[in-house]
Amino acid sequence: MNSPKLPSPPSSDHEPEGGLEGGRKRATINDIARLAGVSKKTVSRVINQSPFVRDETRERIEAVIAEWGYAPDPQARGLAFRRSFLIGMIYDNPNPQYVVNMQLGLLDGMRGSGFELVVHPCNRASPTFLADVRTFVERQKLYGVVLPPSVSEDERVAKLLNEIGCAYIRIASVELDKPEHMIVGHDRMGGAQAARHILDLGHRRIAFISGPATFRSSHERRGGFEAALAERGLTLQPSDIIQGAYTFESGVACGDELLARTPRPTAIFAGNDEMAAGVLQSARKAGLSVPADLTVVGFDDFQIAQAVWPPLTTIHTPTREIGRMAAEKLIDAERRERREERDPARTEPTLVVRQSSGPAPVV
Amino acid sequence: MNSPKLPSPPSSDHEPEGGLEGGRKRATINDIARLAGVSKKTVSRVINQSPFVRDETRERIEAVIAEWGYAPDPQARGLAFRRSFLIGMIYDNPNPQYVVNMQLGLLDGMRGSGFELVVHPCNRASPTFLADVRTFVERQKLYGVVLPPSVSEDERVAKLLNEIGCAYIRIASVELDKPEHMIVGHDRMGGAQAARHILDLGHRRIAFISGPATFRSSHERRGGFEAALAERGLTLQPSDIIQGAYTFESGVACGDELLARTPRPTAIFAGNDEMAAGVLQSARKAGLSVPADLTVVGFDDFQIAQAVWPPLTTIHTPTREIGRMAAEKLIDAERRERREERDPARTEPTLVVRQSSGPAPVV
DNA sequence: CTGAAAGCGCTTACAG
DNA sequence: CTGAAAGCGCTTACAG
Repeated sequence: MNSPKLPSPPSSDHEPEGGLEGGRKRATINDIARLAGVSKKTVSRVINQSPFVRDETRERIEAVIAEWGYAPDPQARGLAFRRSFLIGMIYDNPNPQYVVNMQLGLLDGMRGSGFELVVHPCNRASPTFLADVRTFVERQKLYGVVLPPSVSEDERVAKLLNEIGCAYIRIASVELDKPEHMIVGHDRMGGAQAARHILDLGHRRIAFISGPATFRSSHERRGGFEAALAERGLTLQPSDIIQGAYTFESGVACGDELLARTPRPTAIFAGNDEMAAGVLQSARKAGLSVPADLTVVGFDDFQIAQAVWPPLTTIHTPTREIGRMAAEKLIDAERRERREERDPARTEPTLVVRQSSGPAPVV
Repeated sequence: MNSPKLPSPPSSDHEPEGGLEGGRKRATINDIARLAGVSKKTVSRVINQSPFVRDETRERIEAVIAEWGYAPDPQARGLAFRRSFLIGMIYDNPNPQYVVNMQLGLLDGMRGSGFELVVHPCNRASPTFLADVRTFVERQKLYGVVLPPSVSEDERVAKLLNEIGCAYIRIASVELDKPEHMIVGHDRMGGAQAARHILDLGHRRIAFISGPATFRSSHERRGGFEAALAERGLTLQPSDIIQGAYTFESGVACGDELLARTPRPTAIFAGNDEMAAGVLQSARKAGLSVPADLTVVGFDDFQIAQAVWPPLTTIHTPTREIGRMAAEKLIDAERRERREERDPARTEPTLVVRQSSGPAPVV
């Protein structure tokens, strides 16, 4: 609401025009036009890949562009287009590994495109959350935004973006929107894979630690898990399901509660690796050996899965790959579709078996 | 070298001018000028906090600005200023937690300033590294850049930035440049703290696992450690120092090597938490109990320090705080100096004692 | 203290 | 297929 402080204009001391050595000014569209003997408008057409340029003319202009290493000024282009060449990543996610992997994936998909990535962490619970998003998108005239969970699951954000006409991609565990706005992670499949693995090991006393209700993935992972259990005739009691917060600490607390019960579960599926690591900690405190006394399975396959002892059996999610696909979808729908035809991209999770899971103890 | 593909112009289908509901166009400087009965130049003076505006005029204009929620278009302003309001973070750092904390800190320091953060991970070993940095900075006309380690330690980058006249802040463990370009982390102090803690526990057979030589922090942490040891009459032999790569896996490998020796070290100081976690893993494989048989001390105090067993005694570094200071220094030198006077910001590391360190075993 | 003119480097209409 | 004019929303010189 209150107007933000504005940046001061750049100070002009210490910086003689053009710097010390790299003083040769960069070419502009006017330079290229003059050099190629055409109007700037025709150069503009070449830049924007307009079909209405004679091949010969195009080639001449492209040669001059290449010779001078000309690249159009994104700021000027943006001003004229009324839209910047900036892509925003708006997120509220507690996991650094997820955030970094997602950023890397988006950058993978943007490489060589001339776009840049502007990061915008936020707090979905803040009373100014929506206003903040709106200000960010409108003021920067973002080309588009990518929304990972749980921001992706906020219908108010999607509605806002539609209203102000900003392109967006939602990354979520399930199809929440029109296909052109979605990259789907299919967390449900991952939950099912975890269930089958645990069942294959002979476990019957099984517990599930859910993520927070505010994340759709919590429900999907649980849903897939329960469904696959049901296929083999096993039903989880309400008491077999307890809720964590996707954090290590909540994993410890949930583990403490579960492992104090009689009878004790012989296998615990945690909604993510952080919580699974917490369960490992809890088992150690209880004097339990993993996997001899207890099987623990996580979800995500982030680094922590390999840093704990024993290394976690977990469900791998291709976060970076998903990011790449999101960026490509946002930037260039046509090219993406062609690519998908010949190289169908996978966003499905896969089971990774390590040492935290083993046969059910013989009673 | 080869010109990048250019973004396509925004497609005009599906998006009727002005969106669905938020269709009222945002006010421009012309609107404000007309409404306030002044020229746009005078509005511009108010925006840029020029002192050459009569108080009465200023107040009238500010009232109109507030009433209309006007905010100048950063793209247009940037085009006229020949400089954007974008701040770049250029980094090549393997630790997601560090990257995310640094980003959060930069954002803390930028909040309400009207600047935005553009992230630019890179590969310092790439043959096109310097050219990439140059292209990024020049094409986006960045207002300034922040360089965390190890990019901050690359003198070629600093030289380049000076040449093209781009403001920059280097974050490093030691003063590498003029004070106005530096935020210093004083890793040396942290190394000394680790040494004193280990000595206080009675250890004499001590080993050090260094980070990669390409990180200045590796040398500083080691230097502080050795100096504090020397103060108490202890000198590390060359064989007591081995080199890792700041990764979990390298920590395991170095731990394996160290723990196979006779006599075995009773305390290991690892250059960061990842490697310390690796040593823990290695100790477990060797059947050693921590801290009864072996003391392990890390550096950084990232989340992994608390997720492993036993939780790591480590040296806490205020990464996010350092990021905040870097952004503030870049954006507004004057305000920063005043703030530092009354609230001297600390960037020094501090010892955090947890359960991976204990008295030297009685022989 | 204030303003009219020109310009930043592009693109959008509009002609031809 | 190509171009001259006007404009995107600001700021920089330059006057007064």
